[in-house]
Amino acid sequence: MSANSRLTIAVHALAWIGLYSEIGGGPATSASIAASVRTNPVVIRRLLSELREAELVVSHRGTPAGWTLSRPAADITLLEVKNALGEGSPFALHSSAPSVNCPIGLSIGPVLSDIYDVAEKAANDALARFTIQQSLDEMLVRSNRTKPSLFVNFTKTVQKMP
Amino acid sequence: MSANSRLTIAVHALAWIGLYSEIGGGPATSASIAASVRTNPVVIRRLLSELREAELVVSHRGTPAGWTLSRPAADITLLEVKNALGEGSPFALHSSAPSVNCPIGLSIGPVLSDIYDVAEKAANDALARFTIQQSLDEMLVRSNRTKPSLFVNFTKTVQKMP
DNA sequence: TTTAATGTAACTATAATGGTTACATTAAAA
DNA sequence: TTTTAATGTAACCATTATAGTTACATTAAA
Repeated sequence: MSANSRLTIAVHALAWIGLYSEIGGGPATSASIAASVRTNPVVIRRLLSELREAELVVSHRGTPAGWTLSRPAADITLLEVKNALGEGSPFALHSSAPSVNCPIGLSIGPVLSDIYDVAEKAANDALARFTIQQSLDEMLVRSNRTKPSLFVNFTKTVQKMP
Repeated sequence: MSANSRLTIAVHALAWIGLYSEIGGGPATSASIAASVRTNPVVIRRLLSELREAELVVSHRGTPAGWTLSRPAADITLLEVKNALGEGSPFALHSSAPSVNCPIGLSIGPVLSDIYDVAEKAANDALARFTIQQSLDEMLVRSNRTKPSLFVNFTKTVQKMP
C-alpha cells in the first residue's frame, strides 16, 4: 500500500451508507461497508471517525448501531470529504529548509507555495463540483440499473457473514 | 521525510542551473545545487537524471562536468517538470479491488477515475501556466534584486567547500 | 441482562522518500 | 598519457504514511 486511496475509501463508504439508507436499511455497519470495500472494519471505522469530526456522518452505538449520513448525499461534495480527511496539498515544500545564503534557497518556499496554492485550488474547485449522490447515481448507472436486486443481494450476503 | 517534495527540489535545481548559466557560470555541479537545497549531491543527481530522460537537462562528464538546461528556462513549465518526475494523480483508487458482488464496488473505480482525471487536469493546467524562468524571476524579486551579489557570493562559498 | 455494534490502542507490514557511502566511469586539460 | 573533478549508480539505512489485524472496553436499545 502506498498511494493515497483514503479519499476513494471514504467516498466508497459514504456512497454505501447513502444507498443503504435509500433502500430503508437504517444505519450501515462498518462490517458491511468493509465487505464492499474488501478491507478490515477497523479501517472503515477509523476513516469514518474523521468524517464524523467534520459532521458528515453520525455514528450510532447500542442497538441498532452503525453509521448514517448527517446530510443528504446530494449536499456532500467530494471536496468536503477530502477536507474532512485533512488531505493537504499533493505538493510539499522542502522537508528541511534550504540555504538562506542563496537567493533561491531564501525565496523558493514562498514562490512555490503560491504556485501550489493556485494548482491545488483548481483541483479543489473541480472536486467541489461533484457530490456523493452524483457519484452514487453514476455508479448505479454503470453497474446496470436493470439489475436492481444486486445491492439487496449483497446486503443479504453480508448479513450472513461470520 | 514523508510528503512529496520532489517537484520542489526539481524546480529548485532547474532554477539554480538557469541562474548559474545566466551569470556565465557554465554547467552547474550537483554539489553546488545540493549546497543550496541543503541535501546530499546524490539526491540531486538522482532527480536530475529523471529530468534528463525527459530531455529537460543535459549532464556533462569529464571537465568541466555538471548540468545545463536543454532549453531556455522560459520554455520549461512546471507541468513538464512534474511529468518528467512521473508524478501521477494525488488520488489513488483502492489498493486492492473492492467486491464485485456489490454494485458500488463494481463501478466505483471507473467513476472516481473520471472525477480524479478532471481534478488532476485542472491542477495540471495551472502548473502549465508557470515556467522555470517566471519562478526564478519571482524568487529574485523576493530576495531583493538590490543585492545582486548574493548569488555570486553563494557560488564562491560553495566552491570553497570541502 | 443480553447483544451487537462502535471506540480505540497497539502492533505489524509495505512502500515511498531521501540521506549516505562507495566506487566505477567519463572526458577535458595538464 | 596521466591527472582530475565531476557524473552514474548500486547498496544500504532511517523515517513516515498507509492500512491490515487483534484485542478489548464501551455503549444503548431490546
